[in-house]
Amino acid sequence: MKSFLDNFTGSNITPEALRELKSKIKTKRVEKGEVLLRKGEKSSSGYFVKSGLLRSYTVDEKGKEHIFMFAPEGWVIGDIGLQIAEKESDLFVDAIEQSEIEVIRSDVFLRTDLPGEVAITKRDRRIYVLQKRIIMLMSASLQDRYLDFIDTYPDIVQRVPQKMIASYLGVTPEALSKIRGDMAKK
Amino acid sequence: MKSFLDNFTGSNITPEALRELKSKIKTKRVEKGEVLLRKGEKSSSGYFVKSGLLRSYTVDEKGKEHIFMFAPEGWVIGDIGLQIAEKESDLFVDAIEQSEIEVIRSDVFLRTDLPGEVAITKRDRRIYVLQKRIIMLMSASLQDRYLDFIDTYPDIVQRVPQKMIASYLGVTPEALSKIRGDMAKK
DNA sequence: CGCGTGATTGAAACCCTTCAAGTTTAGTGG
DNA sequence: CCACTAAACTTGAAGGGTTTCAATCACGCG
Repeated sequence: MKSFLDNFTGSNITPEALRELKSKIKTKRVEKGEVLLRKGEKSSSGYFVKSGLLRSYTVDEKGKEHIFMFAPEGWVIGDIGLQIAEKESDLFVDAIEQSEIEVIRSDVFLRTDLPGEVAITKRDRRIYVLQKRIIMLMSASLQDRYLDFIDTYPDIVQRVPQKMIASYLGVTPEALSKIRGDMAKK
Repeated sequence: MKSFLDNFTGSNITPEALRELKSKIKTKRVEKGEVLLRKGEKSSSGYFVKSGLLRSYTVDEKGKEHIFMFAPEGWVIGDIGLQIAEKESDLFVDAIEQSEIEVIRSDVFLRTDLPGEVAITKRDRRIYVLQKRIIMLMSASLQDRYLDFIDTYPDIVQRVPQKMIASYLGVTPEALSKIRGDMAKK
């Protein structure tokens, strides 16, 4: 059965480094419905799926679930935000089927001993941004998405026409204009 | 003024490697409205923004633009699909403001000489998946998103309840059921 | 000053949600 | 292996948010 460490076979990793990584990975069996990670938690681990099927998802303020991703055999799942920013998790992770997984500590994902570390960190940041964007698109109202955009990219708001912000938020310029009108009244 | 290569200062990159990277990067000045990359093209370069503002976006079948991201000073923009899969670009890239950029060949992003190459490639693939998901969420109909899901993850379709697929697609179980009903009739 | 682009506003249409009821499927215990 | 129950799926009606289309307004630039 596959392991997360199979990713490194064929690469020029040293046997010692591989052994050290191995010591940081623990195999675990999880039952259907078992929750591995909860929103708000800080345990910064990822999960490699050896067999079975996991999912990650958010729960919005109305209690509705929005699935961010499925992870069948061979996939890695978790909340990237935990690894790059030590934030609290935005996501839940649980098992859709009985599964066998490897619990992978964040220092295995992010090895600061590698020359490619900068490139890796940059990509993790981008993944985090994209993850947040998808969650927002699926679970937040237009107004909340707009407020978040203003908060996240205040400089860009000043520099692009409003219709481009609408295009980024996934709505028509008219819809954004109306929301802004509503907001101004209060 | 900043350069893409600033990312490497402080890392343990060799001076020779740095010099080689430098030779592969070209600085360019682009005017407002100038298009750097078109949907369907294959030139696999990325763009580092030294000054100004770029954007990437799709155009759907109705001619409507959907902005995938903005890239102000210090950001990198492009279509990740070009680098990981040699696909045709899904995105356009153009300049919102007059900008100064660095054109970065894909072999600078993806340096196969690094021990971290595997980790980098895995992340690039994930970025590509997330990019595609965002584009789908913003520009495709529910029916098209569903068909794409079936096509991309045929194994998962068999293993999860339909309401979870709905949750992944960003709609209610009822909406997906109705679309399926419509599709079955034809 | 006039023109073009962007922003706003309104009305009608559309897609999806919400809520509710009914049907099918799957799992469990007798 | 059947009976029962819970969960999943379907279907319908009403409501809401967004789109579409059209008209008007505001503003910067030639």
